[in-house]
Amino acid sequence: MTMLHEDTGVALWRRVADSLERGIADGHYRQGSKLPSETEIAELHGVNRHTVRRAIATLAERGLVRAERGSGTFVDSKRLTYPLRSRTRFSEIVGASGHEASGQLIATATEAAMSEIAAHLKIKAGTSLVRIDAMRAADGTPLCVSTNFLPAARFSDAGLIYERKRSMTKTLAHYGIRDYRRAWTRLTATIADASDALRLKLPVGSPVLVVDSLDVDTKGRPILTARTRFAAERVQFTVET
Amino acid sequence: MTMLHEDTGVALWRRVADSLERGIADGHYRQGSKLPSETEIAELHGVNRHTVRRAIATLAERGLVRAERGSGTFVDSKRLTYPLRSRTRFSEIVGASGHEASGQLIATATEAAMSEIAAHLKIKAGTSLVRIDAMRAADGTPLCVSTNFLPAARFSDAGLIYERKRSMTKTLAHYGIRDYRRAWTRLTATIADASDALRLKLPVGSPVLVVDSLDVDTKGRPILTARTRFAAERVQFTVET
DNA sequence: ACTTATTTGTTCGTATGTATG
DNA sequence: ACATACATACGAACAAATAAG
Repeated sequence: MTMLHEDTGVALWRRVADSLERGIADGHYRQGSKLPSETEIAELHGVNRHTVRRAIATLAERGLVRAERGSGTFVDSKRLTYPLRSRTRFSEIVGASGHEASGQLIATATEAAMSEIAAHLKIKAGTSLVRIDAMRAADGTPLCVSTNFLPAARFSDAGLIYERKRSMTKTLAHYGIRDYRRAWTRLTATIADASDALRLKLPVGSPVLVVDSLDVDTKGRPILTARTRFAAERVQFTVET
Repeated sequence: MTMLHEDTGVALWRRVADSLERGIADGHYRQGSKLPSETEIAELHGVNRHTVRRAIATLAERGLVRAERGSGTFVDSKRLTYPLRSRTRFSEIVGASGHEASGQLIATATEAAMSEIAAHLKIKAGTSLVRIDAMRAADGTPLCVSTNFLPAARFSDAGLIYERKRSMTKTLAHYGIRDYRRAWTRLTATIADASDALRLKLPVGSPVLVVDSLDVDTKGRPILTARTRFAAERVQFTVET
C-alpha cells in the first residue's frame, strides 16, 4: 500500500522474504545451513540492507530462520516433507527423511458407524466400528493427531493392538494385512481447536492441515478411514501426479 | 472437559459435528440441501437433541450450515473441490463444478530471477522474469491469489496479455502453448497476511492453503512457477494418486 | 594472545507514497 | 487544498559478536 516498485503491488521487503522462504521450502537453503549475508542478499536483489533485514525479521518471527550476531543467519525450519501418494505410511515417510517416528494412543472406543463413515467403508450404518485416536510425532515433536475408524468385525481390539504396537501399519499387519494403499485423500486447512492445539503443542490460532483419507487392502476392500490434523508449520505436503 | 462417552476422549457433540462435517465435505449432504431434522440426527446417533444442537451450532459458527427456524438446517458450504492432478487448470476445475471462474490482475512487473525461482525454471539467476500477481474467484467470491513467474524471454508482455484475457491458460495459448502439465505441487498452510486477507475478503487470522507449483510444456520445459494462496474455508483439495 | 575481516544489531538522517481528517 | 500520521525505502556510520589467521 505504500512505497512500491516497478508498479508491482507488493512491498519490496515482502518480495525478498518470499524469495528466501521459497529457497528454504524447496531445499535450496537446507536445514541448518547459512543464508547469504545481509549485504549479499541486498546486492542480489538490488535493495538496501534494511529491506533485507525486515524480510529476515519476518521469517525469524515465524521461526523459519535464526539470526546469530557475528556469524550469520541460519535456516531453522523443521518442516517435514510429506509425500501424498498411493503408498502413504507415516513411519516410512518420517523415517525416510532421517527422523524417528513415534505414535501414541490417545483414546480408543467402539462406536456405531455414522452414515457418512459407513458409506466410505462400504458397510451398513450402525455397524460396529473401532475408533482410534492417536498422536504421531517425529523426533519427539508432535506432527499430527488422527482419528481412525476401522470395521470392528474385522479388526476387533484394534485399539489394544495399536496401544502396544504404536503404529497403524503394524496394527494392520497383526490382522494379516501386509499391504494396503491409499484410495483417496482430501485436504483442507483450518484453525486448530483447543484439544488439537494442546496435543500438537501449538499456540492457539495456529493453522492445521486436515487430511481425510481412505485406505483399502490389495483387493480394494476399505479397511480404514481417517481424519488427520497436521501442525501446518511442521509439515509440507508434496503431490506426486 | 465436558461430557464423555465410552471412555473415548472426545465429547459427544464433537463426534456428531465431525460426522456431519464429513457428510458435507464428501457430498453426502450437498450444497443447499436440507440436513435431517435435529430429532432425526439425534436418533441416528443415539444422543439427545441438545447434543445435536450444539454440534450444529459449531458448524453454523464456521459457516458450513445455516439454520432456519421452522424449515430446517441447510448446507451452506461453498467449499469447492479442487483436484490436484497433472492437468490442473483453475477455470476448468471451477467450471466443471458449476461455477463461473473469473480472474483479475493485481499487478505485473518485470524482475530479475532470484536463484531459487531460476532453479525451478531452469534458467540462469538474474535472467529477466515476468511476474504476474492475480486474484481468482468463483461466482464472484475470491478463491485464491497467486504470484506467477514466467521467463520474460519467451513470455514478454505476458502481464498485458493476462490483463486482457484474465486467464493463465488463455495467456499461455497466446504464446502458442496449447497444452501444459503440472510438474510438481507442494502444499502447506499458514495464516493469511494482511494483504492476502484483504484480497480474499477473509477475516484476519484465517488460514490459507499455500500451494507452490511448477508447470511445464509438452516437451517438459518449465514455463511457469507460482505460489498460490487459497482461502482454506472455501476450498478442499483432492489428491489423485 | 592479538589482529583483522565478516556479520548481525542499532541509530541516526532523508525522502516518498498512501491514507486520514 | 492542506496538515498529519504512517509505512516503506535508501544511505551512512558505528557497536558488538564471531571466525579465521
